[in-house]
Amino acid sequence: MPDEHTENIFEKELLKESIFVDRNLLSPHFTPKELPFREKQINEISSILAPLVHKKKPNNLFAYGKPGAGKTAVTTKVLNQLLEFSVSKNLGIFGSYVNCRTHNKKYRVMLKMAKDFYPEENFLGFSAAFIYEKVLDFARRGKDLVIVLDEIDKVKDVDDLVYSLTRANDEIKSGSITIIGISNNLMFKEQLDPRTKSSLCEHEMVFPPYNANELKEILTQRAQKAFKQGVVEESAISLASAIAAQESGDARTAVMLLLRAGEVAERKNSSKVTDEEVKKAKNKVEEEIILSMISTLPQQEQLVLLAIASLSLQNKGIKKITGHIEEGVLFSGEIYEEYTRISKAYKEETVSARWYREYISELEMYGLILTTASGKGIRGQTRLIKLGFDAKKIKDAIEKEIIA
DNA sequence: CCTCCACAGGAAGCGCAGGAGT
DNA sequence: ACTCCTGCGCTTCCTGTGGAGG
Repeated sequence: MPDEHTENIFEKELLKESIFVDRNLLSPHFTPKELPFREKQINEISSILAPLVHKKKPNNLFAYGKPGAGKTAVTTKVLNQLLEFSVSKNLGIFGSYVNCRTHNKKYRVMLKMAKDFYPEENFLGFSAAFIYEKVLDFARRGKDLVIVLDEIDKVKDVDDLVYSLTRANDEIKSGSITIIGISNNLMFKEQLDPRTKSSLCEHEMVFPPYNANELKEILTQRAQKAFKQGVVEESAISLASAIAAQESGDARTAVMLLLRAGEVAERKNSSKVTDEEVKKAKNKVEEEIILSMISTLPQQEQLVLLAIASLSLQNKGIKKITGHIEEGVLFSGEIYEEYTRISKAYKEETVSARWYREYISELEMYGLILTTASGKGIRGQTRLIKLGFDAKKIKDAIEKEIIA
């Protein structure tokens, strides 16, 4: 027997050859230098911001498009180039990138801006008005500020925020503040106050989703750098881009698919990423999405979903409808009963049947369940409800979520 | 045919948290 | 600090609907 106890069990891990060169290139947070098929958008944003070079105030910009269409990547790239240029020519242009998912109130946005413009100072606990003045002061010294508000639809008091920022331009003489708003939500613009809308949307831009060919090109470029040579089969890339294009044209999930496929291959010590790994990865990614959807659901809706899942697992879904047998179909009423039973078991409150129906509609909108109106074979009028995904996975996920 | 069933989904209103106004 | 107001989540009540069953 070799002297096993002198060899650390992690030694093997080091020796194991990875199929990755740099997996960080596939991380969702990584922004590539090259942004293929977005030249038009890059040019458009830079020409909007161009007046700054001549000390003129540019139009505000509102950019929208589905997730993973390159909105953030393009804007930050242009902004960074602008800031670099400003430093080299001493133009006094400053930028602040604010992700409104985390900075979801006017105060927080202002705080983030203040921190960016005064990196040395700490503003924690100062009043909103003070911070606002501080930011304005910065601009008063003849500085031109560009504020990128990513996921701007997440800000609770957008109207107020945009109004304050645009009005600042009237108060200050030499400097300026330009807003770039980014949103996934196509309807967002319509819920704005008309004045906010007109000032924010001085210029509008749409980011179209990528098609399968474009995604293929993007994935090929990334795979070349992230994986070792010859690891990823071309057909695997084609498949991944086809899947992503069909679902949303989202570059981020396409890249995620590739990363997961690589991880699948690595785990089973395969040196190749083929169609098979991509298919497995697709399942994994789907699971992750389900899981994250479930975790954001209100607790009562989780309980309703749990009721549906556990009834499905008990094979209560097998129904005889006008002779033939239907599988996995549940009646609205029996689910409500099961839901109240489960809720009591967990010592939770239960909502009324009416509100439960609202939950059902919501779960359907999320695609977690499928419903059809009852027809012949069933007395009365009810909804036939089916689970959209694997019952056991959903049940496990929710039970974990509720205990936590 | 009428009645009952088993729901769907609209309307009104209630209690509460949190923001605006003073 | 205080009221006032408003939006939200929800309940209660109600009317509507389409097939089953007598």
